[in-house]
Parts: sequence; C-alpha cells; structure tokens
Amino acid sequence: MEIDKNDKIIISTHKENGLYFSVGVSNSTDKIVRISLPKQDKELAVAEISKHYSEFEVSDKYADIAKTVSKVYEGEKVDFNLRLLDFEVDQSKHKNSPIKTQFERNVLLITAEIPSGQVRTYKSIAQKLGNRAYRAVGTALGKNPFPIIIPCHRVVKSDLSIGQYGGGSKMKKEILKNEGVRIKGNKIIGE
DNA sequence: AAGCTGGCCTACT
DNA sequence: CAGTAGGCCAGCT
Repeated sequence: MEIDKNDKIIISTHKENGLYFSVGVSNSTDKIVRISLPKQDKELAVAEISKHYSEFEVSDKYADIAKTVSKVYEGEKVDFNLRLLDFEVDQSKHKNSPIKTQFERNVLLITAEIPSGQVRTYKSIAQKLGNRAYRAVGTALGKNPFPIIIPCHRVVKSDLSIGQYGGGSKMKKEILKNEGVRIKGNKIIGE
C-alpha cells in the first residue's frame, strides 16, 4: 500500500444506530479523500481510512459529513455536493489520490448518477464506456473510495442478482431495501 | 512484459 | 431454477 508522505488527513466519525461512519478530509485541499463503510467499532471505522495515510488526526471537525453519509445509508434522499470529493487522478508516487486511473474515475462518475431507489448493471456501465469491460467495472467499484455517496451498492448483475459488495452482499441488500428497492432472496424484483 | 486476478456475462447443462 | 466453463478487459506484478 502506498502511503502519502506530504498530506495530512483529518478523520471524523459519526455514530448512528450503533454503527460508526467515518470520513477522511485532506488538510491541504479540504476535499474528502475517503469514506468508510459502517463498522461496529469506532476504531475500525477510523482505521478503514487511516490505513492509507502515514499522518492523520482524529477530530469531530467533519462529523456533519459523516452524519450525512449515515443518512444516505438509511435511505434518506440527500443532495450531496460531489465537488467535495477528491476526483483527481494522479498516479505519481508523491501524491495519494484516492482514484488511480481514468477508467476508475469514469466508472465512478457514471455510478454517481444512479438515483436512489434504482439500480443499474455492471454491463450497462461498461456499455456507457463503449466497451465490454464489465468485469473491470466491478473491480473498479470494489475500490470505490466513496462508498454510499458514490452508490456502488446500486450496481447489480445482469440477471438482477445482488452481486458482491465491499461490506458484504448482506449490507448491499440492506442499503437497497432502505432506499425502497424490492428484493426477493438474492434478486431485485422488477416492477 | 507476459501472465494472473477479479464486486462480470452468456450459453449451456 | 442452480451451477459453471469460457470469454472479456483493466490493472497489477
């Protein structure tokens, strides 16, 4: 894992219904560099972010952002300003941009447009990119630095089965249910 | 730098 | 239905 030597990160956490949501914000750019999936422990949620950086500090400075993330997790429709996220692609060794390649960036930008309560398939995202890299789409979403806010949980398989998720398919189903998506067994129910 | 690995897809059993 | 071989393609080593 590459560690950034030049930037310092502020990590804030919000607790909601027994789950801890963390966000990491760059001290130099004020942009959100990472979001954690909810964890049972505060330490785990913080570690999810801190492991990518050599220098970090825990404070409640950005707890409101973490709270917003928890609201989206619970299915609330929140208007989140995507410009708060660090979308820079920089593959140099000195910077630690959360997004490594243009391909990943494009996948995340397309995913960001999926409305709450709806789903898309990995295939449809590949098609928007003009190729058949559906498998690579899944891999790119697996590295999503901004889960929940960039709703990779709304991307499912072509047969409408749930597919994998960083926090486990159980969590993926839970978030989708919170958003009003109907699920039976391991599949999305169409209209 | 040629293989390998995946949050996948399709066709076929 | 469920399971899977073989195909795809980006990234990593």
